[in-house]
Amino acid sequence: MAENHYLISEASKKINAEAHVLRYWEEELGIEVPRNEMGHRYYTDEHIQMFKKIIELKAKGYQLKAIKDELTEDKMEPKEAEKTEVSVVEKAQVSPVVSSGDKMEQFHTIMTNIVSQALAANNEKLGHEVSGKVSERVIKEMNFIMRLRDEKEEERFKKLDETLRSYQKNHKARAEAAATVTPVVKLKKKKRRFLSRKKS
DNA sequence: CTTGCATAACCTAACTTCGG
DNA sequence: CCGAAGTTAGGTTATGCAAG
Repeated sequence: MAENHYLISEASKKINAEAHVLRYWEEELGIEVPRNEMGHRYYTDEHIQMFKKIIELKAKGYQLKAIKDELTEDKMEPKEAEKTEVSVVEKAQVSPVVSSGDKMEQFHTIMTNIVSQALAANNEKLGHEVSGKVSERVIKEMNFIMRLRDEKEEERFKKLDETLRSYQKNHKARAEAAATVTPVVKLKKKKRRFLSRKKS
């Protein structure tokens, strides 16, 4: 199965969000988006999944900062997910509204403790939920494996790019004997834009 | 084959809106 | 008033197509 690469327009359609929003999230959430030779962003299926998660969290009322924290934790080693159930629950308690402030942090800690105790007391009741968490972990493991595969894939693309570029260089050498043409073309383009702006 | 033109898609940076 | 979350503006680049 070949890894899919999506341009920003395709990705935005896939997740039903505007392209500028994706760029905004990229900037705000510190998402690393690789670029192609043209400098255009390209997204993988992993990015799509991440964006879907972001949308989901936003729908729950999370602020971008909280979402960022959540994503950062997800990026940790998969083994990290093998902590106790309580820690998994704690993860889910990232405040949807508040992202800073000592008092709120204290409140958050207290609330986390209360919830943890309640969970311990009602462990049996939560059996089905726990299984949900487990499957969540499986997904995280899958994501990690996918990411490793992506990286390999990306490396392959880079090598391919290099090969293409050196090939093009060799062939351009000749073509660029007449290369003085290129700046001329650019000047012509500029002139065209100038004229079209003048018209409007 | 080359040129000219229109259009689509992309980019960054500045700006606006809105809730607390 | 301020920060978060978007939106808009202005410019560049790629691509497709018709005409010379």
